[in-house]
Amino acid sequence: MRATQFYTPTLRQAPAEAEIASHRLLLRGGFIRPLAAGIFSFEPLGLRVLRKIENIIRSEMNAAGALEVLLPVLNPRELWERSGRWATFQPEPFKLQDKSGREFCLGPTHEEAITDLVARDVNSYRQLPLTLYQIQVKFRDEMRPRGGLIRVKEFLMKDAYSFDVDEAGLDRSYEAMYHAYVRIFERLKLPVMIVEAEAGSIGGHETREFMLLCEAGEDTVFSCDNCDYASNAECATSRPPQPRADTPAPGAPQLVPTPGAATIEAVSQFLNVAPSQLVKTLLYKADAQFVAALVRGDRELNETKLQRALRVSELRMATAEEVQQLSGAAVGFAGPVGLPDSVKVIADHEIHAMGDFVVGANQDDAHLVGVEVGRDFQVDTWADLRMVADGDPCPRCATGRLRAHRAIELGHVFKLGTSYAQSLGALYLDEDGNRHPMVMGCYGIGVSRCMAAVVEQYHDENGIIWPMSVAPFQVVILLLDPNDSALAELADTLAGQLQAQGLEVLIDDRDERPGPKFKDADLIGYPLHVVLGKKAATEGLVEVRRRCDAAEKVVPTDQVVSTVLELAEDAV
RNA sequence: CGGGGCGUGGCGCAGCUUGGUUAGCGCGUUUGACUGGGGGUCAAAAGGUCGCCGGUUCAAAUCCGGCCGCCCCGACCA
Repeated sequence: MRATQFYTPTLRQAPAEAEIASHRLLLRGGFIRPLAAGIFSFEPLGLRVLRKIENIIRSEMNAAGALEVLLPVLNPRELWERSGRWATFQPEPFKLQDKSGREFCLGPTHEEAITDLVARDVNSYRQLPLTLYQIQVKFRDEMRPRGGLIRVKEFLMKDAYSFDVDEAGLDRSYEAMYHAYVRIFERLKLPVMIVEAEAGSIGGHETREFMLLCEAGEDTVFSCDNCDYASNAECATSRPPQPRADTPAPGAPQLVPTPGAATIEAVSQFLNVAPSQLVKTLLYKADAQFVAALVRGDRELNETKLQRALRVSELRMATAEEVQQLSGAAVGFAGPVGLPDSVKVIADHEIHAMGDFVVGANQDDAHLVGVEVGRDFQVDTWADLRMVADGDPCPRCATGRLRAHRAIELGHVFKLGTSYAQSLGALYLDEDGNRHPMVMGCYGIGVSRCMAAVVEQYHDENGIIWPMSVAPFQVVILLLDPNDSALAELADTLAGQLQAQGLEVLIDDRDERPGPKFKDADLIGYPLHVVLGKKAATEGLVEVRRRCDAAEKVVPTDQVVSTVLELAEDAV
């Protein structure tokens, strides 16, 4: 391919809107262009990369025995009503009507469509297991798109769904997908961390996320510095401290005035005690009941954990009026001592290790000091309720500490169970003629997001450094003087020889001076650069350079191909 | 949706505080010439309803109000 017949609209300066590296460099390099907030076009270069990523994913899916399908973007409302997600899916899907008023949504995910497809044609255990996948655009009305391709309203996703007769079958399908994912990210050269994750609302279990540690990411993960424990912050746990061995001395808490001090920080300052000596009391409405959730003052409550611990389906914070009613005080002064019996008290394990602490007094502008669990109030349930913090002890090994990292979520594997199969009628008959719902798993990879992730992982101040496996072209031939017809001919010859070796080659034959050609080659990030300049014309010497580490060799023309192959060996 | 920032030729910006000629600069683009190893030089040229609507004023890029768009920070997810 010749640059004069291709299209590489690079930008000398990055558009002001781009902040993170991948966004900036993908724009500058002419890979993507914005159409609106969170909506991007892919230029020829960008599409080539996207297709490379797709094909890696496709080949590993196929190798794992999955079959490719293509489901409609347009999903009828009735289908989503059957799964119960028409009204509840978050963020709310894009919804539209045809001219006769039938309602549709633009598929934000395809459990409904795939389950319906399978339900129509699969009836027997003999047809299972079955894993289907597609690589297709998804639409999500994100509250806020951000970071170029990191979070967008329209994106390319690989989504796979497995159907099995039982849990054991699901385990096998899940394993196959899991290992395919490991290979996919190896081939994409993305060193992912596989972390435990929250299963989500639809009765799933056993879920792992494939995360790239990266400051531009939106997630926080915790990993142990000693063992292999790793978890998304949303469900990370830490080893609870030993409960206190001694029993508190007899006595009673003291009421102290704390006018206007309605936050942990304010109380801590006012009483001159550390936030870790306070206990935060948070009132929630859990289904029909009110609960008081207790965490140490310097900790953050994890609502998902609270919901799980309580085994309720609906959980929300109590309103200011409800707080007033239950505690007899304004928000900020609730405490576990003297709450109505109807309010269940659930406390984080850490409270067990505390003594002589401070809580709200359940009256305006006052707190209790010198409070003791067991003596002054009772806890109904002990549970892990708090967000893990950097430096917490590992829940799995004896000595490790948990470390927080920012990360981009690239893939998610997930055992779904039978909920969709049941609601959408994906049933099969077993050997004995009994009808059962299929047991499902689902497996997603953000394809366009992976493209951004690769750039985040592989770039320098000059531009992108594409791994060989996803580069738009693996080799660029820089024809420094396009008017030198002998060199132009040499470029064609070399390109042909390199292509015969299975490499994709772009000849930069634009009528530009050398400067812009070098700059663009670095910016666009071709892994290997072949430079045809004065030395080639006069001495027959060609420079071959590797983008990732600037390794460089000057060789006679007949050794160019072997040198390129040699340098390619150790390219990213 | 809450908070913050921005909106001026394709890109990056200045001008706005203190209203007043023909709205500037760098880059890019076009044409010609030279040049040809890290964004080159010279010459000529094209390209702008200053985001939109309204208001104040003799006069608005500039002041006021509303709206729209884009980016960043928070609640969701691949």
